[in-house]
Amino acid sequence: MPRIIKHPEIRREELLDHAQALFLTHGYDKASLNDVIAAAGVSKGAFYHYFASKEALLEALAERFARQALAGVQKVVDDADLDPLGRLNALLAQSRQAKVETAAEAWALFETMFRPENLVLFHRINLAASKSFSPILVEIIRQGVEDGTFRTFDPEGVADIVMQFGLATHDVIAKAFAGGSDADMDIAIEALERRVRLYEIALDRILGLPDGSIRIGEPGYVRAVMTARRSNPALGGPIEGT
Amino acid sequence: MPRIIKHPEIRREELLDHAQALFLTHGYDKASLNDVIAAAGVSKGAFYHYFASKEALLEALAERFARQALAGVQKVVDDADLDPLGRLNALLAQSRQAKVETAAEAWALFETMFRPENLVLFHRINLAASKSFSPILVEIIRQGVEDGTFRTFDPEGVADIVMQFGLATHDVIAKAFAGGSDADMDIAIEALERRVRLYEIALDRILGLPDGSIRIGEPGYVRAVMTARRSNPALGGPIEGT
DNA sequence: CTATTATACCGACCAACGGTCTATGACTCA
DNA sequence: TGAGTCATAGACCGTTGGTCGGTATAATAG
Repeated sequence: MPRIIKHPEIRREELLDHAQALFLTHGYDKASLNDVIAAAGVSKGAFYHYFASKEALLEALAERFARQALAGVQKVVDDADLDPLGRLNALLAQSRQAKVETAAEAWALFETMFRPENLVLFHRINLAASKSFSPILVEIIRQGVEDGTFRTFDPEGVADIVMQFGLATHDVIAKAFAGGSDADMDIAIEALERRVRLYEIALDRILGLPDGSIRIGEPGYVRAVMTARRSNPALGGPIEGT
Repeated sequence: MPRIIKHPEIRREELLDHAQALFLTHGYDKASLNDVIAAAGVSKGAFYHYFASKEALLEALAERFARQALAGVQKVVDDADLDPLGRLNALLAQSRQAKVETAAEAWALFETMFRPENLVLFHRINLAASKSFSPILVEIIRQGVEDGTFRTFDPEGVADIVMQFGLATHDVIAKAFAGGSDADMDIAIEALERRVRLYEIALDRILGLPDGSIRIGEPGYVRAVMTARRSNPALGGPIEGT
């Protein structure tokens, strides 16, 4: 095989890209290292020059995901005009759609991300994301408590619950896929929509806010994302690139 | 090797027992099938006579865990004298200590269960447990709503949140281990204790109850469990038997 | 009391896996 | 130009989860 030398950063990103596609489509366990290096067109030696192990590759991938997610909400965090409630709402709404622009793209991400074989990958991303998001949330809640918008004796605890809720949709979504049939899907969508309302109210309460203050997402958003699958059945394949 | 024939049910339980010990001590991934069959004193052929794959073994183990946990709360569920709130509280308190009698035992379980390499096992158990517990919780909440004790528009959603909270201590506990030092441990214990109070209040609110109605666990329980480690350092080994 | 079938078990074997190692082509800089 | 470092290649290794043909024991039938 001819020896192709690329700029280390590019090579590393390429490895991450192909690993991402393969991990998402086949799952971390089932996608072998040989698959990854074959897809990336690289030798074993080259791979182990960049990553210490398959595990390390997963870790790096999770970190990249988290970095991207964080970048996606940075302008909300930096917006000095927002009060704590506004910032929290913006963050919740933003994180719901993350880096996803259209409902169709959202579907593709959901489809791949929430399949059971992606448990490990998903968990790593969550871990990495929590590490970046938690301090931000805590800071927002602290400010809110200081200026009297929020009321709570455990800002970190509330921040944890906020994150938990932000990610808890996972289970409901996963169940929607597990069901399979359109009828099951419909039921899951309704349940998810109701769940979001419930989360909003729960957050209102534990933050000492009047009902209706927290807005995680506008009604109908879930359905829009979910039904995008039918309008574009080609989605759900590997997610290439950054 | 001499051929030893046992009653199928016994052999199967033995395999599950040794798998449980090994999975908990080394993690599902790191404990190899050869380890399991060596510990159980059985050949490859024998193993595959009982389980279709390593994955199936994990599944069966998770189911057994869930079955045992369910049996542990059965008398609370069947207690006709309890009103919905009392039953819910009893269930929350019970599930917190599960099959564990002493704080020392609780530590051993926590120590093994919540180590990061047991993510997969833990998740499977959760899945299986949720499947058995959810209907029970929903039924209790439904009854509470009917007789006016609780107020909510989404009993299933509330049930989900209750389960979530019941298991959410996982993350905080995991962080306690991740830290390692005694100081970190102390901080984690304080955080966990505060978190429990927060959960109680949150559940009060989303169930439309006055504050102080929900009692997940008495104050100090977390510390009692956590500090049991120092008083009995021998703990943390494999958990043998049923 | 055999003959036959079904069940529980054994262990050699296999492809594929993650990971290691040595070799070497390709740049860098003096 | 030559020494040294970096990026790559690919043969190789022990172990893994899993398969397979065979065998001893138990259950059943004639």
